[in-house]
Amino acid sequence: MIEIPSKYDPATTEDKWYAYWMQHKLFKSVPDNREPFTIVIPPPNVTGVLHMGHMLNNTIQDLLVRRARMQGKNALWVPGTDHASIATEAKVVQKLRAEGIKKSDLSREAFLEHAWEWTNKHGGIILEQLKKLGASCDWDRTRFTMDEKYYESVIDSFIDLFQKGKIYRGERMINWDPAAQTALSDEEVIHKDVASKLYFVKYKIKDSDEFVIIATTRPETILGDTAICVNPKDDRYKHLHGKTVIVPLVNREVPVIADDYVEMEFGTGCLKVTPAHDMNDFMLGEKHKLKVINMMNDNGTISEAGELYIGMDRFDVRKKIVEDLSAAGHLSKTEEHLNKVGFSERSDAVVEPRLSLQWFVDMKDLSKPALEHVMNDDIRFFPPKFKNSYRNWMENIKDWCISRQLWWGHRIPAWYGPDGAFAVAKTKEEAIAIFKKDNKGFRDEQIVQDPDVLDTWFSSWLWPISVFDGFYTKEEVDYYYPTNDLVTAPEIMFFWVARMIVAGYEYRNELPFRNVYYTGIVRDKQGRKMSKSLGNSPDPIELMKIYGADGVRVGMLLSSPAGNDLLFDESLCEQGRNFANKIWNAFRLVKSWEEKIDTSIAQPDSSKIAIEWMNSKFNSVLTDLNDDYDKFRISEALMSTYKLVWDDFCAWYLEMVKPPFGSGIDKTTYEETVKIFENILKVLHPFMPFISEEIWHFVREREAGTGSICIATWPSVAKIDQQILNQFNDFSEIVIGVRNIRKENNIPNKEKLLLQVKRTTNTDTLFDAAISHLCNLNSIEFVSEKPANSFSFMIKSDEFFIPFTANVDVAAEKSKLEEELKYTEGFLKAVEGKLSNERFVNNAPVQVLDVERKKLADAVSKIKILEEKLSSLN
RNA sequence: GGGAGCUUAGCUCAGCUGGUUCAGAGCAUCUGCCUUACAAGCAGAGGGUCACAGGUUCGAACCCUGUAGCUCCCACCA
Repeated sequence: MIEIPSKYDPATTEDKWYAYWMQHKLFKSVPDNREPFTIVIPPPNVTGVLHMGHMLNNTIQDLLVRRARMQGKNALWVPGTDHASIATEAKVVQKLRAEGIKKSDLSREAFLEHAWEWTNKHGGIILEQLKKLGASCDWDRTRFTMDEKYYESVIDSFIDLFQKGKIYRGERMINWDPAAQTALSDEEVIHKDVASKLYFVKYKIKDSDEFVIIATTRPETILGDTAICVNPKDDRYKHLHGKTVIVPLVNREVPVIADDYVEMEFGTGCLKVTPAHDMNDFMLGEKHKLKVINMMNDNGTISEAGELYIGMDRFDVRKKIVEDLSAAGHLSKTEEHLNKVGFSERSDAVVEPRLSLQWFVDMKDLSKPALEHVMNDDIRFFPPKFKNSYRNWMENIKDWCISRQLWWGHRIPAWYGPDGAFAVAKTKEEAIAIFKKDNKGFRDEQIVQDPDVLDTWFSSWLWPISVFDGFYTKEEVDYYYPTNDLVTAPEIMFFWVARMIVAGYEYRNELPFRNVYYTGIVRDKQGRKMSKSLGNSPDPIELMKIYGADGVRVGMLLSSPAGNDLLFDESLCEQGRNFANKIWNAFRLVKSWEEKIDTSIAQPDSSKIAIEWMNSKFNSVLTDLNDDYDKFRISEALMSTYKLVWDDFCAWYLEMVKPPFGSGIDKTTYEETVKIFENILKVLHPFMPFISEEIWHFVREREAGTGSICIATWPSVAKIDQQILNQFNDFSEIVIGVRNIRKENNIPNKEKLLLQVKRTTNTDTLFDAAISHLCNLNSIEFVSEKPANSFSFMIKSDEFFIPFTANVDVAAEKSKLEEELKYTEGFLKAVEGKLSNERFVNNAPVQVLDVERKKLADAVSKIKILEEKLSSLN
């Protein structure tokens, strides 16, 4: 026999099998006549590295696609990466800064060269890491959102939507990130509670000695005030309507307007209006035709229009202006105040609401089918509770600001003439042609392309279509689209999921995926989000080195129901590793029998029944397993599999068929055991691809490539013999009963025992052989009367006895029986009470009544037996 | 401010149609074992006012109402 170590070593197997899978192109998919099963990866940032969230997310995708592959579907998992416009650009800017290069010193072309260099250097690292966890992607199809074809599809969709009137250019209030110096969409703004101050500022009323006091959290915006506003119903200020006030420090004269937008209860009930720097003030400004003073530069410093503090940073000005207001006697008081401040998701800079000329997608009509098909479950969400927030968002959807003042990304295909006119077209030539039609004969050098790029999500919303070149070729996209499952985080439901659904209906008139599985957030043991700055995020690659990829996969999936956060603890991986080792040792045992096959040995009855039972058990678990998969109950599917292997197969089955020390094994039992083991390996494979493949090749010779477990057939549910399953339950209780007697009385396992049985039920006698085998019995004797002086226990109404051995504590035995008697009497009383309740008897269904009556009868007979036993002990 | 969800063993969570299998699982803990696959193991054991208070029902962890605590999402009170 070849020497097999007692500890499973993942390091020696994982790379070997991954290379094997790649070599035999087992993850490759081309359209054929099979049913397709498609998953597109949520593309990680091109320069990202694998973190625990990826580990969880991609393990689930791999699990789903591996099972589908085994089910004979044409399974395809498309990998790829996202250019992540703002995030990547920020990294490149940072890297250049470290080298002493400022972005503003570079030409667009030179900067993009650096960006591509960075992308090529770091891009794809994460894809290599995914291979370590066993991801069964079709790597030949790896896509990048800035691939040539993909780029083109993004541009074409922009042009298409523009031509349909769904994209427009307009001056709107947008969220401005002064650090990255770009516009942001509403979704890219994170609102956080910030302890700040509420400043009460005195504004002098013109031609009067009176002052009006206004509360503000942002005193620096005084520089942009063009009105003050009160509620028309507010008696305190009625006399001010139509008056003029003087803005402190800048001494600008501005009107007092009245609008019921103003809350009378907040602050002083008087609001200063800065239309250029606040969403609501902008709204008020439009309504009341106010002047707009844009007092801030792109980088958050004060502009010329601000008149004072020009060039100073907005936060420095806030401090300074408070001092100056105070010195000038304009500050009445200061209060502590908790308010919500918007931060940029990427740069964490405080976002400035700002009036700006940007490109928008009109979402009103586009969102309609996307809402409808989620609400009616054409697209199913797991867990379904997310439908609520989805609906909430969709019903209140706002137009989507898609232009970004960045260089890294898909450049907006709009061209401007010298007079400000623009044309949307793929190329400059086409733009010139469009201008010409409008009787604008611009020359080539007069026309410039829009310098801005598109929001990253404006490209990734096409992902399920564009990875198949769906904008240009029909064949592939028609076959693979719609995809089946999308596995992603709820955090990007609005950024990405919702918009993919929108794009799906807009461009394919069909859903992009049938099921969306939302994973939770991976947190540490204390429930904190894992982050680089906290240093509480383990490196998945390191974990896999310690526990094996299979171990970490199992660890991640053990406790992660859909939509629930995962409180990660390394002990979960340890459990995964231990499980792998358990499987490994089961394999070692079975393997050791290969050389012990003895054709002269007849198959023992205990093995016969073990095989019958194990097959039924397997099929019963398989039924549950399939159901769990269908409902995306991943951790439950894993737990069923775990118990199938550990409890049913290892603890019971293998013990039942294990030949006595030194004996051989009959051929049938060996062969059946291998078959069962193979089935178990198959259901293990999606969870633990490496160890299952390793053992798969050890238990039987396989053809190279086609013999891989990756493409072995997922077992179909066969016969489940419910009677055997029930009988097994009794059987296992008998075995446990005997073990308990041994243990409690210190009877060594080696000592053979006599088991006497007083039986009223019919049990397959094959199980008796198994009892003998497992309990190390001399024999089983059937008795009609209870023998004296014996240990005993009961299973249902059957009684089991083992004659007293030398040193027996009769008193202890007696008190045990008394305790059981007491319990049973109490139980009887409860059941009697139930059955004597007329209303229960009249209302409860027959089945429930029958059960209660049976309980009653069983309890009565059990009490009788216990009483008899007690008296016999005297 | 609006919406959603959660509260079951020390921890993480199941409990799907109110009733058989309803109080469960895994881990952890405790006890005993280096038994001829596995100490990364084996054999056992303990552990609960199902957040709280009412209600509906013959019957509630489950349905209803209220209370408390926690979480998430959305939203422009300066």
